[in-house]
Amino acid sequence: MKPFETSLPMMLYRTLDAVMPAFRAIFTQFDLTEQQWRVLRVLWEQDATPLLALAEATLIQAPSLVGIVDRLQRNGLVERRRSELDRRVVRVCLTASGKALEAQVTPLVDAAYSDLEVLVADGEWTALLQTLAKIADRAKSGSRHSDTECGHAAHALQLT
Amino acid sequence: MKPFETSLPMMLYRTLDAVMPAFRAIFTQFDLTEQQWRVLRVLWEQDATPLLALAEATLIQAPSLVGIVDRLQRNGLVERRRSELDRRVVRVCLTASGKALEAQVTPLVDAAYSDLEVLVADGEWTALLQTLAKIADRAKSGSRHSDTECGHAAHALQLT
DNA sequence: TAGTAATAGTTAACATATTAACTAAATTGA
DNA sequence: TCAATTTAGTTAATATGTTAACTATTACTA
Repeated sequence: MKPFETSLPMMLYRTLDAVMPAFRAIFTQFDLTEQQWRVLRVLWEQDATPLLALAEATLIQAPSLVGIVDRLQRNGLVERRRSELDRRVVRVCLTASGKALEAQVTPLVDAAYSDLEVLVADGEWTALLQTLAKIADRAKSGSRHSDTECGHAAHALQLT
Repeated sequence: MKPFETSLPMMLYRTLDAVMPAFRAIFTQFDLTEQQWRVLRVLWEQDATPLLALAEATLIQAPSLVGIVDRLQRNGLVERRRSELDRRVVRVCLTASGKALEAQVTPLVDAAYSDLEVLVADGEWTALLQTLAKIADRAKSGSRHSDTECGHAAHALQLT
């Protein structure tokens, strides 16, 4: 039986538990949840993203995303636009207030993130992100059906 | 504006997304959820744990834990016992079937975890866990009220 | 070109997360 | 010793996670 408290999943959860409250405190000021912010964060970079693409970019599964977009829409931050070319596609688009929010939230979030980066040395920080990327990539391809295109570096990850 | 897809929180979520499905597939075989397993995992090591202590050990907040224990109880895996010494305390105790489950689930989970450990070299694995512990510790003490006992190494973490 | 399979989005059912408020039992201190 | 606090657990309200099923389109193929 392995340790558990120091197992990888528990350490990932523990780190998130320690790190996220600072960000959530910011989101709350703007009446946003963490997931709502993640959606906006992607739209600010790429507006009018189709819902499934948004799900992939935010790491939020489609069924959850539907409700999140519903509430963002209800609060007047985004709107849905059915694509003309492919009528199955729903593009999620920022409203004026959705766009305006970026300038308000981003500075605070960036500052909180800077506070985070200071906690460990640059090299250790980089190593951490690379190891996480490596594990995520390899674990996912390991659990993938064998009929999928194999050969790991699918995303051209530069892992040293 | 920081990268986002490679921000620490997103990388943590991405890693969990990649790693957990293999474990959930095991839990499903025994009609357990991930959180229910976490509770059992702790009880197998320390039976009759008070609910709040269980919350801390599983990283599941008390209000969520109440429902999880409810369902474990409903399925006959645990039972609640009110403490005689302090009648506020509710101890969560394994039933016979709750105890019996350990021998069934543990080997499969351990095997899945071994598959995980193989993904990166030993040294990188250790460094990862240490960095996560360091960030979790420092981020938490950073967000703590200043009236709390300061001075970091509260848990005697051997970092490096 | 009809028939079938694949895709985008949604709904449904259940379990969990998050915050605030609330109850009962212990602890504290004037 | 009793009122004020604190602590353990729970409830309530809302938002999200997870899996399966379902609708509307589009693409594919015999």
